Amino acid sequence: MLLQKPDKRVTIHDIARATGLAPSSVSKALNDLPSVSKRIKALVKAKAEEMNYRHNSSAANLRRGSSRTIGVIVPKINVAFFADVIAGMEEVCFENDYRLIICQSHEELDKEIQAVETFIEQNVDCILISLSQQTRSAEHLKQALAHHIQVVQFDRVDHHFGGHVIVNDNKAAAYEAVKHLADQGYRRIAFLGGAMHLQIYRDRKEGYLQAVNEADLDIPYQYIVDDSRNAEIAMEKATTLLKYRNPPDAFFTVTDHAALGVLKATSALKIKVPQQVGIVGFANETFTAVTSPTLSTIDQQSKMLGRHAADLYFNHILKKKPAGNPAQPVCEVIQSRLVVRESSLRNL
Amino acid sequence: MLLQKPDKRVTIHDIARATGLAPSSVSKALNDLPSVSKRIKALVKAKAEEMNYRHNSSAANLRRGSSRTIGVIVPKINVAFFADVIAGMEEVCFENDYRLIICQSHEELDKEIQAVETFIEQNVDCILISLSQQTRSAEHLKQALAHHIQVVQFDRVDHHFGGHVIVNDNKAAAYEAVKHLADQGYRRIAFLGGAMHLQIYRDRKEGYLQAVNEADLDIPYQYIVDDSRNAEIAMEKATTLLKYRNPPDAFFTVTDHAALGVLKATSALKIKVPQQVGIVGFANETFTAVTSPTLSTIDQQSKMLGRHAADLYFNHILKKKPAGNPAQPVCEVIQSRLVVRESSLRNL
DNA sequence: TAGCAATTGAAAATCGATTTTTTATTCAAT
DNA sequence: ATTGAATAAAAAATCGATTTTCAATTGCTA
Repeated sequence: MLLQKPDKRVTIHDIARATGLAPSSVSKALNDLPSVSKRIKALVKAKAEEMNYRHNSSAANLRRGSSRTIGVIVPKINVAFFADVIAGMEEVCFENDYRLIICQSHEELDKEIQAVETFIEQNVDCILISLSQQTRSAEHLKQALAHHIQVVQFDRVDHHFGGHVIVNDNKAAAYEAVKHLADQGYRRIAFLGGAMHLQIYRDRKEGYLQAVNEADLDIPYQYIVDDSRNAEIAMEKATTLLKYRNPPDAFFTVTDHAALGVLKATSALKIKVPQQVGIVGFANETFTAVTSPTLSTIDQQSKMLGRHAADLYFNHILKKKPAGNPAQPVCEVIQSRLVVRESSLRNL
Repeated sequence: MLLQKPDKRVTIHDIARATGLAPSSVSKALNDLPSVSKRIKALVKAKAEEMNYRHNSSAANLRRGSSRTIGVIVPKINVAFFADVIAGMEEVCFENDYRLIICQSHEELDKEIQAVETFIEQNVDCILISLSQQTRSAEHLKQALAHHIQVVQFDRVDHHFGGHVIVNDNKAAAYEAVKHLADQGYRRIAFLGGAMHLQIYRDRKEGYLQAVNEADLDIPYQYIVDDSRNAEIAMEKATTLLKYRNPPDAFFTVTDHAALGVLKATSALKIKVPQQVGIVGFANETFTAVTSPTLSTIDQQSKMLGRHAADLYFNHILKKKPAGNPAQPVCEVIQSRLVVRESSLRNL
């Protein structure tokens, strides 16, 4: 008869018993620590394989006080930008033998706080976060810091919070987009913006303003419309503007969804794009390549941004840790680039 | 001077000390177990709040042997179908006070196996998985079972594996799509399929065949093309077919990306959709609503599918567990529905 | 009021890996 | 040959919550 319980998880104690070693030696062997001989290491590893041993993260985390896990919180995963950012983070985590776990805030502050709590309980080593639409301040991230969890904000960030931050060059990108429209001969360029409590939208607006200033364009105040991030609202606002006695001949929108809304508006009004009206969006969503006409937009180099965010943890924060000094806050800027497609190309 | 170390995580021992209780009582109070009085529960909870206590999952998981966590593995998160499925799973997990952690296989078998290993180490209670493109058999999931982790496959499944399974009514949906095309008067309906080692694509093909049979259509063998899931290949294959001396007048494709490829092909050849050629795709991706013309497709009720998958764990598997009998395998089918848009509407 | 059950709380064992401390061994050098 | 350092493995302590076992108190009944 078997002495073992029918099937309990195999532990290092079982391996120790099977090899006649001490559990501590088994642990060290499996972790390739120097204080155990090559012979033993080989022996232990073979036995572990044979017994179908699996490392128990909970036990190790508890003892170590670190989970070798990074948690990422994004508003939504089915947005091209965030999915790509996460892909970049995954790569870097994998290279460093860390796990990445993902939570969605679904643009709600409550869920975002919930996610932070979960990550504290799970004892992640670092939280990478892009704030939800509802979130006005990153105050709740203090809880994470209080529990010794590092925090890196990306894209939608609260600069006032004072921690590490990675963002696109939103102002410069918007400037370039609008300058491109001006270069194509569009003169009456309207702006469809986002919620003004989010820095990224304020920055994009600034870029727009700088460009229209430099090009010395006359912009009626009606052309500048905040809070029209989604397709429906944008369509409505664009329709109103296009029916105006002095209608715009181009739109720069802070999201691709808004650009799509403008496209629908023009289509409904039988206005030709790009001949009569030019459009440039922001984010390089998948669908921008398949509309008719295809939409010009800003590519945020999202995967690279994700890589840099994770890298910030491994190569800046983690390196400084042993020294004890808390790694002074970094603010990194990722360059984005204009993708010119049909919707803004009047001069062929 | 302070006696406490500057800042270590607050534990139930600290609360015990602060309240003069035993750690065990604190634990029971926090978990609302019956063997502790209301008075003590209130006292403990207040103190925990005051001391900014956070539950330590690692410690609890270790002791409990369960992590109250479900792991989901999908090929890609930035696919509308999977993102929606995950949203459904999240809801159900949240309702049951469980966590959901997400891994991507990026359509590679290696990464899929890696994800399973991670979940075993993390000791998740259940794995919900949709197989990668590369995966030919679910054999590697045996490892999870061997470690007492429940497995539910969804969408891309290996029926041969024998466990719990949730799928769409792929055959019926394809049948309906093709019947719809026939009803619209299209007679020469071509089929752009997927990899034949995946059941879902075999099923969709069967539905197509059944429909063309019943409508008594003559289909040259060239009309049936497997392995053209993505836009580029589909565009190429469609172009070839459309230049054929006896070209098809409609396409049913097993993915929306392929449908997009067909649309590009027709557009390049100046063929009018839906007047000259009808198109129906599969999956109801976001972009299908914004192409010109908009694409007809199959909606898979993905969020509901996700809810059901998670529900299968909580209401079927978990319920049976105490009894010891291992919950006989379930195969659940989620009905999908045809979404008729412009690309297949010839009769207005 | 004695006797017994039902509550309520404390004590101690436990989960499995890591890490620090000890002990035992090897080997070189004086 | 003996001290000493260097190496290798064992022993023991530890992480923090849960759970089982045990003890004490309360309350109720006869």
